[in-house]
Amino acid sequence: MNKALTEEEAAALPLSDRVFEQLQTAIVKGTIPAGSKISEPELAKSYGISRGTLREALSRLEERYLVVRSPNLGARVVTLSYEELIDIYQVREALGGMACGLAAVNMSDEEIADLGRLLDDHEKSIHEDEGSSYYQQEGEFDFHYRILQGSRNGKVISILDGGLYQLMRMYRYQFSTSTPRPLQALKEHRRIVEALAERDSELADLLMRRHIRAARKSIEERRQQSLERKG
Amino acid sequence: MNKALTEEEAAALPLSDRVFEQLQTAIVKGTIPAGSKISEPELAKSYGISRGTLREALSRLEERYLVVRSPNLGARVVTLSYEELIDIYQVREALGGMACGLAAVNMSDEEIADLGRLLDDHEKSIHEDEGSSYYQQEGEFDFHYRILQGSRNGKVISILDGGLYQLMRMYRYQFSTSTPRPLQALKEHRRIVEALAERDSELADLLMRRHIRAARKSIEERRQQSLERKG
DNA sequence: AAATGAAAAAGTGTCGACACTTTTGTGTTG
DNA sequence: CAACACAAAAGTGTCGACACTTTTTCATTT
Repeated sequence: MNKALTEEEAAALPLSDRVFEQLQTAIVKGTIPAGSKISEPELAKSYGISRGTLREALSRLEERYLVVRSPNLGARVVTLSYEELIDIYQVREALGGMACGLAAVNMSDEEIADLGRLLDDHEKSIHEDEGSSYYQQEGEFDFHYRILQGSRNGKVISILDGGLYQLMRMYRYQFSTSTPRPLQALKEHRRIVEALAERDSELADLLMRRHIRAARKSIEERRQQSLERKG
Repeated sequence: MNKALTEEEAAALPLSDRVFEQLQTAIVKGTIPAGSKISEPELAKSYGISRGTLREALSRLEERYLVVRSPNLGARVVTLSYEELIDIYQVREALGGMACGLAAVNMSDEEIADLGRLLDDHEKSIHEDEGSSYYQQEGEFDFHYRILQGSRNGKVISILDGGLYQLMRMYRYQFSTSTPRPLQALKEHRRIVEALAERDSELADLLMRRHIRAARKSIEERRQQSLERKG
């Protein structure tokens, strides 16, 4: 979740930056569907800007892995295949573990206590939903986002928060996936926070990696089941 | 090292793509020095293109972490601080280990044997240099590049090859760093290749992470020494 | 000499037009 | 009816001009 800008800050941004954010959101939420061809004249008209400005935004989206451009053929919103999603989970596992290990060293006591309180809130909302799902989108990212910031490593923050999280959100919107094992996931989160509080960097790393791998396995199993249902 | 294009392929690319590559190279090699202000009119003139085209390239370079842009103030080439370099090495350690673990599964026998031959070549070149340095720039990346490709994970390839490697090369050009422990590094490489050949994913992951961490420690030590020399 | 304010110059962001490429539609032929 | 060729339409890449913002220069005041 990128840092939310105030309305003032947003208004001071160049048009191309604003359109970049709007496009990113529209792509992630599927308003501009995955795989669709982007028509510059049409899109520029609907945003009320010139094509040159739009192209700047598209250039940046290309580097964020959200669009693919081919010379003379224009831009297309990426389709995130299952294989690519697995690739991303593998990256996320490696970086998430590392970030968590660093957070065990770098997060303040107050930040870690706050994280525990966040999990209390999450537990409440699970019970209100009668245990059928864990988080709202932002909720889940909130836990991971907090730890990511706690790593104090600007580069891993840029990579995850600047690109990969958007791709994963896009997949979520596309396939309406939510966490299927809420109480187990919450328990794993709590153990991660314990490791952070104990400043056990290696254990925090391991637990986070295991947690993300479990999410990946769950996706793999669900895909296997749906293949069998079709075969 | 990005895949080299043939001259035909390069000529078929849009101007903005070509300028993007040229700019990236100029920034990495320090032709456009780190920290310097980019003058769009001047640069566009020297490349013989319009400012609009240049801005598209700059938009992409912004997302590659090579320039920083501020509204109404223009773009500036990043300065890579020591702290940021350490951040990058931490990311590289996590991703490099993971890529190597995947390569142990996914690389063909032929690819792995080829990698061993590559190390033979590297050993020869060390002896020709009388043990004073390990590789040419591309040489070092060649080993890591090979393993990265062998991971078959498109996302980690994009992240490392598309961005972080350029930043690290930039730092190398800036500070003329080369590997200070060539024979030890070569030995570590050989052990990594052994783990690949044995298809031992976990060991390959561990050895690669250790190898990259050793490089980071070496940098940290050298910085410590130079601080003491100054203090 | 230093500080201040205004004007000029330079730079940034955006626009719409033009040249080139690709796609679509139409007419002709087999 | 299908295949092919050509023209028209639409889209892509790039350009230079204009509006706005920042920096530099110059003149005036303290």
